[in-house]
Amino acid sequence: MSITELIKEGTAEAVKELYDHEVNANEVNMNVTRKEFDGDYSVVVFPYTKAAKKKPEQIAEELGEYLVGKHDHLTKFNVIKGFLNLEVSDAYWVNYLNNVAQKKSLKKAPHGEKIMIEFSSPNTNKPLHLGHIRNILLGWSCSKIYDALGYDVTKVQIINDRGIAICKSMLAWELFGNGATPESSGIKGDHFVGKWYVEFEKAFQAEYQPWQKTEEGQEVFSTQNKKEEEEAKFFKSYKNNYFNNYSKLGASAKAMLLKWEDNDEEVKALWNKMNGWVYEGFNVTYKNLGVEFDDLYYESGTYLLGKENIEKGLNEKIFYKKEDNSVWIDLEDAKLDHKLVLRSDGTSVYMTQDIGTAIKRYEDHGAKKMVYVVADEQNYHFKVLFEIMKRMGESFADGLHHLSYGMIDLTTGKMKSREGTIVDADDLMKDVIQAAKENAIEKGELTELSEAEQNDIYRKIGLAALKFFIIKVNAKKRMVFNPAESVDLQGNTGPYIQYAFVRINSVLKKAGEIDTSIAKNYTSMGNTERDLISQIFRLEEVVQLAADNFDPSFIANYCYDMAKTYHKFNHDHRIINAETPEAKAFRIQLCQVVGNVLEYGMDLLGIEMPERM
RNA sequence: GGCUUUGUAGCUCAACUGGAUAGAGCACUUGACUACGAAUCAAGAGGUUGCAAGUUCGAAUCUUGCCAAGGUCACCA
Repeated sequence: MSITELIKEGTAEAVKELYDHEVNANEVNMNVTRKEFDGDYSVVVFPYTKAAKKKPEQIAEELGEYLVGKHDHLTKFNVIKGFLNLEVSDAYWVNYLNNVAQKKSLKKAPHGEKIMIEFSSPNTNKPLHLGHIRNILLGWSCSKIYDALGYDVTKVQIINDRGIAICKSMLAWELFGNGATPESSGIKGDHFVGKWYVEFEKAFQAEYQPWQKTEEGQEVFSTQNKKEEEEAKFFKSYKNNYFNNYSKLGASAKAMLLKWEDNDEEVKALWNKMNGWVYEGFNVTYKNLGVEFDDLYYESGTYLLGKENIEKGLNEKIFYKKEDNSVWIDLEDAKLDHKLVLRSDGTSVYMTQDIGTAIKRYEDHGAKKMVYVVADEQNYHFKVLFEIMKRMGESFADGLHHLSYGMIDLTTGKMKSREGTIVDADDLMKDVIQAAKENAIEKGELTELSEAEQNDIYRKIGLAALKFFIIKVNAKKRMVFNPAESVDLQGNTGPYIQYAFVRINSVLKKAGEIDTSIAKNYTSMGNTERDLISQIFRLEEVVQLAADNFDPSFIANYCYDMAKTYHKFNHDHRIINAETPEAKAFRIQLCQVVGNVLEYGMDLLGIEMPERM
């Protein structure tokens, strides 16, 4: 039994014994004692005042007597108001540390339960940006966390490879590209295709702006401007209408989409070629970010399955058809709305594809748990999707989860492609690594290493700064991205934690081979040393918490706290020249375990540790 | 407007899911390298937790009402 279980069960038992009152052990209100008080764990005794009919202080005294009297590992207690502060014996902690040190792995044994995690999920018409990075870090980290808990994890992305957007890129390339390729122009594939998407928008505006001044445009403005908006504002909101009903470019793009859906050979070939460029580009970005996937799904490959299943559901009266042939589902009794699932022309919408994809993925992998990492702007969409899957009677419907995260703002406001404020993923990574490099050169610690080794360290530091900056924030909250702070290497940052690890390495190396078996005999543990062990003890709980909440920020904050305590420990205590051989052995062992825990925790966040920096 | 999320130090974030005097980092002021790596440590200053009621031994956390910001209410994805 662990020490926390012992305290909880002991307290429950004591309350029963002393006051004849039943409490469930896991309902015992206990937490880590705050720094300013003596003790390791505190039991809150207020809840027992009714049963005991005594004052909180007296109850705490009585419970303290009982627990310390009965359990060897609880040595002392003190009472402040309604709080019973218990002190755990050095022997328990020393022994606990020793047990952890013997473990080969901090991971849990595999138990085979399957979970699938979808993240990244890009469109093929633009490169990845800062928003994707948050998405990818969350998805990747959750995958690592569930893997560490013994799950059989499958990482997937669904790629939005079809639709009008990619047709715009294709059309622009066809019209203005003169056969250029990423190779010929020296541009990374995804950026290359994104460039033609932007070119399309330019050409479209060049067509749209003059049209607004034509007779036709002015007539539209005067007859359809019901809200009496100003001209510029009206035409802004009229853009889609113009695209669909007047624009030559719009008509061409739509014609291309129709050809695509009709399996036109030429269009499909072009589509394959351009998407291929994009995937090459994405793969470079993923590799640089240090992530990979087990399986890929393409909307072009699942939307038909969605349609089929909707037809089936139509027969079962889960869906209904309107007079215009569009298909809907009525979710009003689930406090949702009526939702369209097939257009009147029979073509599919976003929801159609997601229905098909969910079914296909279950067929392929059989995971009853399925996590979608998607920004919170789609909360409603996923509520609806999950409700639909339930009504379709899918066996995996209850295991669906939307990991909804807040979008990233810049210090200057929102990211908007229209205003050119999108932070590109590749540029960003390059920048943080460069900043780390400049800093490291200034420090001059790495001069005798080869250039390749140096670059590898710069990469690890830069990416740690960036990744930690993003992942330390509670996933569901919106966050502000400050580029200057994201390359910070001091304070609450990734490199601060890396530095603790590097210091540990350095000490261990200098210490050489040490017999740590006498660590158990160490009897004069200081507060910082106790803090470190008690933090190591919390690891399991924190990982579980992060998994339950689908939120790696718990682990990020945990790693930071631990690194902080380590730095203090490293500053306050001599390790190699410790006062006694026992102290030395103990501290070396402590360093080993802290190092392992930090490396393990950071790995769960997708952050690598350098040996030195 | 309906539904929904978020308001904590100048800024970026915590607060172990209802517990003690609300904590870190950045920025600012000051001290510590001839020490196992100063990307560190120590100290100072900084708060009516948006506002107001309520629930209770106890509220940043739960309830309600305001205020402010975001998201969403497409035959877009």
